[in-house]
Amino acid sequence: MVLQRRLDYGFNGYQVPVVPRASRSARGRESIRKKGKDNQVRAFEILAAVAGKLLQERESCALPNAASGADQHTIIKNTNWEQKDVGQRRMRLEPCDQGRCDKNTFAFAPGSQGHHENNSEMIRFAEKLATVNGKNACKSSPRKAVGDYTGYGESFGGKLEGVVERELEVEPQKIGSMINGSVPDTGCSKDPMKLDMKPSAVVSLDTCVKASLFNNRMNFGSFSRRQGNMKLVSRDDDENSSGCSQRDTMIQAYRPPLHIGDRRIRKLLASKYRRVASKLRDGGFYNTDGKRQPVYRNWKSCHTRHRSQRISSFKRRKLLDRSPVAISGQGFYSKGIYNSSDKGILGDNSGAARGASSSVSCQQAPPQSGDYNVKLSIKSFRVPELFIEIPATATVGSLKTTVMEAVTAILGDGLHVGILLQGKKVRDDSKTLRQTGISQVDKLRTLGFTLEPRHAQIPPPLCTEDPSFQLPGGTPQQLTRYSATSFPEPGASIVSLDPPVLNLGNCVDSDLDIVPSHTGISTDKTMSESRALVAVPAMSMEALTAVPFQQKSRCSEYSQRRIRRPFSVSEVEALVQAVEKLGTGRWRDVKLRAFDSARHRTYVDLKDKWKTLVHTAKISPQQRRGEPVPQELLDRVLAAHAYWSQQAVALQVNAGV
DNA sequence: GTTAGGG
DNA sequence: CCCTAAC
Repeated sequence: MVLQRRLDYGFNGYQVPVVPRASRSARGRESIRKKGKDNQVRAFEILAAVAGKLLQERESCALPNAASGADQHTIIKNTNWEQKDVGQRRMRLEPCDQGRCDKNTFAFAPGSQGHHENNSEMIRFAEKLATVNGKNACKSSPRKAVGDYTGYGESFGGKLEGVVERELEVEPQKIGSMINGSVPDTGCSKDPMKLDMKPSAVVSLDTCVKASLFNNRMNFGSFSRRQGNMKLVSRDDDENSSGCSQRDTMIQAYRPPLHIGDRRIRKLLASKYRRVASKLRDGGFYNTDGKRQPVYRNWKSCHTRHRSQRISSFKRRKLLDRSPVAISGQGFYSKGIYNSSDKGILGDNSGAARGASSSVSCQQAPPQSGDYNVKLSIKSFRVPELFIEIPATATVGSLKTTVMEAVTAILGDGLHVGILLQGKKVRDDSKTLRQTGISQVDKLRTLGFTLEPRHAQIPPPLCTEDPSFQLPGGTPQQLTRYSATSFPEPGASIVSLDPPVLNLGNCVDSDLDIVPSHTGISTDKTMSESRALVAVPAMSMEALTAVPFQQKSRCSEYSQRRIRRPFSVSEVEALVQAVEKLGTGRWRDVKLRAFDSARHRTYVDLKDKWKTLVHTAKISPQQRRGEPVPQELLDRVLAAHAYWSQQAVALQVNAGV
């Protein structure tokens, strides 16, 4: 298996359109990129963000009656960082703001107090969070946060702390590995059962960031970890406007040159925006109701042709804000809920995983107990799928780094937790679980959590695309991509999973690009089995290049250039054939005729390709690059070009006469 | 929404 | 492949 690293175009900037066309060449392209942070630093941020968020939630949901809970023992089993709470000491709980508590989504009574022997560790941890995560991770003073959560050792804060602390202590370089699951499972996963009642947040490995809630009352608990399941998937999801597949939430990450690292990723992410903007402009998005949004009209009417880059960005953001799709891109959707008796996470979770970024299992005390506690376990938070392309000669270490880069790119901006119930986003943090229905068993099954960027909270949209691709020969074939239909209906394996919820998971992958997978990149069993794989004739290796995932929600300044997808010989042939018949200048017809099913090929693409083909045909073979096009085809190109050019001239002459 | 063409 | 102008 030799995977070529895709080298995308060199520039990702915007054109500054203020210069008159005549002097277009003078216009510069301004790269939009943020100063890149070191990957390691970002890894910390990610961890801190997750942990901080949980802490924050935890903090804000502390209840006064928490202290009344049964005495709980907090045991944090961790190879590197272990704390055992023998229950000898009990932290004094800080008075809780009842009002605030009631408002908090997570305001379930933690019940008992837990504590950690090593309080200083906790403080340190909290401080780290505050520092590393900066602004939001831990708004309250570190000490306070620690106090709160230590007070409720039972709730997720405790474990979370432990895990995160440990991870933060790890060498930065290791974080990547940890995230991709390569690090020895020394953490909480080692002894999941003991994690019960210990809050934990773990960014784990394989393509998922998992934070699980394990609890007896409402704890963020053990972190389930799946090993060795990193998905290296290729798929095409260029067009998402059509249909919607209920498949796994995944993000494909373009794999940037290692040395470029973070910066590269940011650039890629940046292009995403452009792409989304483009889509908005070109056709609009569908909202969650499947209705097309008249975005373009607004866009056009509001903005004239003179757009500066700044303005463009602003508009894009604005448009994106309206688009569920765009927003969703930012986040990591979690959804997938299923009533689990908690067995094999992987197996049982298959359903949830398919479109959910988080799977939740729930339990509930007997209804009769009016004051029961809600128990739920978030099995995992899925990070959108990553698509990685890396040379077979690359080292394992570089693979880890690559994955890390992808993950950090996704998680880079901090997260916050969103809650979905029956497909709807629960926005009112002030409501109690009971009021929102979260405490009801049946609804619990439709409860989902999402990890999303702090700034975006719009529900993800659904989207997918037609998996089939019409090859030049006219024979419909399926490119290696995930077929929407290849994924079992969510409902099939997920109990009580409401459609709306499912939609969440789709957002991310809806924007993915098609990528021939005949290289067997995918290691994900489920995925590979479910997807239709078709060998694409003459498909160049380049086509396999990593596909930047369309992260629906990305940091504002970023947008993504479309993936470069070299035309295969068969495509060229189809193009030539169509042009021979239809002539140049009728690209829409050419598209309809020969590439109707190739969603990633727009008529503009075809036009461009023809342009390059003509150029290619005119230059010497030595000067040509990329996959060689048969001379015969090039000859036809020249012939057709000459013919139609002549026709055009003739037409003009006739018209003139 | 298409087409043409520079980048 | 992007972007814009011009239709």
